[in-house]
Amino acid sequence: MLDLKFIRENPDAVSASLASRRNSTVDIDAILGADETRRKLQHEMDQLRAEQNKASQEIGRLKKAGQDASALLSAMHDLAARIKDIEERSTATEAQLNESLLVIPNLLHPSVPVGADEAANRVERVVGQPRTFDFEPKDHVDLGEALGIFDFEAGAKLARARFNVSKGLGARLERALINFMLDIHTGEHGYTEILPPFMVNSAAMQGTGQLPKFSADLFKIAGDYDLWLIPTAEVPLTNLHAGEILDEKLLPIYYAAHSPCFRSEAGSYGKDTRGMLRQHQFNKVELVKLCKPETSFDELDKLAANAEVILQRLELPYRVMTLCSGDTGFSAAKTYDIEVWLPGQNKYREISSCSNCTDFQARRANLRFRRAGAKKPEYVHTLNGSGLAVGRTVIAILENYQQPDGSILIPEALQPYLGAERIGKA
RNA sequence: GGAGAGGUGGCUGAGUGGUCGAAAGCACCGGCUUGCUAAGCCGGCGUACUCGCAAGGGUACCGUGGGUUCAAAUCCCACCCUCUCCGCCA
Repeated sequence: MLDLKFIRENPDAVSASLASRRNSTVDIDAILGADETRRKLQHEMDQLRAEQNKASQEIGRLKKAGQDASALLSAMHDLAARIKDIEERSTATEAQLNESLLVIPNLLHPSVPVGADEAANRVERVVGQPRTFDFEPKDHVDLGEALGIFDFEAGAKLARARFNVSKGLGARLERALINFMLDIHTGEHGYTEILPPFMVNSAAMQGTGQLPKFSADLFKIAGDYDLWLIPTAEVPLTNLHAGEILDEKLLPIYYAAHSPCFRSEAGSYGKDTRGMLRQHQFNKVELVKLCKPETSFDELDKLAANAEVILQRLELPYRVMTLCSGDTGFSAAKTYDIEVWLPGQNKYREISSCSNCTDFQARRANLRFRRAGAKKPEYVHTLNGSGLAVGRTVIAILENYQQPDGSILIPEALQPYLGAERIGKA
């Protein structure tokens, strides 16, 4: 959520930033109009209430003294009706204003390239060399099915399309990667491991920005519950301190969690239908930071670097992109996508997305801190990034480490976790 | 699932219709005092919106949302949450 005061004072800058995003149709003037109406009503109501409070005290005094208060009482009866009327209008205007504010995306950072779609994303760095094959490399589906470690048909039978069953070393590979990633982030990068709920309520979803605008992307729990399956552990992690005023000394806070992620993938019918690149359920290790505003962009660089370490240890080639204005997500001011090389597709594909959401989520989640000696609390800045998407890491390992006989060599750093040097016949 | 208790400021906890944004204690901050540490005394100490150059003022908030009333932390209704006991269960 944007700061209404900031919109009021910088309407042009806000409009310009929003216009450079994809599909942004925000009527700033309507919002400012509603804001003015609300403030006028609010002010009027405050004054009438002041009058009412004064009179009510007088009534109390008269009654206590055994005197007649009926004249004042009937006057107050009318005043109460007027207040109620204004209150209803004020509440309605405020609700409408809030509704509008909740669907406005974050302001973009000046370093974000302006552009309509991913073609305008900026390459920050390319790390590692894609391997050259002296045979035709297969994709992870052919490799995995031949090895007997994936069963997409079973996934479809048990649930529906976009679900997979991993078996044997395939299942163990996911578990190994989760432990590998968490060990590095907690042991070397200073993150505190969290095991969060995999379902959250609407307030949490609103805090990080999934609701109210993107409910179609989520799975809602049926029945008399206000619960949704998390699309990422970012939601529980970022909301962990919602509503609190944190002591400055606690910042920055680094959290890491593994969770399954559930996404309806509405609107991506026909896209990435093959294999497990785009599933309704996938594992991810997520990194979240809460920090002071002045450090958040440094923290973003460090966050991306933390995610990159995983790819480096696994010796997988990748590149880092800064998403352009049209490609940057709703809550983010700036996003780096880390893309791993996939020989099966002959392309770089996203394996991590690291964003600085500045105070956007903090305002929604009412997530603040107080500086030593300061009177007013301030909103923290929140960041999140995948460290990494586990399913896609499995794909990358299979495709990059495949051998002519269809077996998969396991990156050295991961071997102790998997308890094997190779998947498939040696 | 059955029975009961309860949700008040950072914490403990008083307050059952009017002068309560809320006693008291603890914690915290400032000052004074005391030859150290400790203790004592005085003062301060929630959040948001709003008016004002400021000093300062106004309004709202006692789990959430409604209702009754001139007036609600206090009465009524619904919901959420926590705790205890019984049952069931990984």
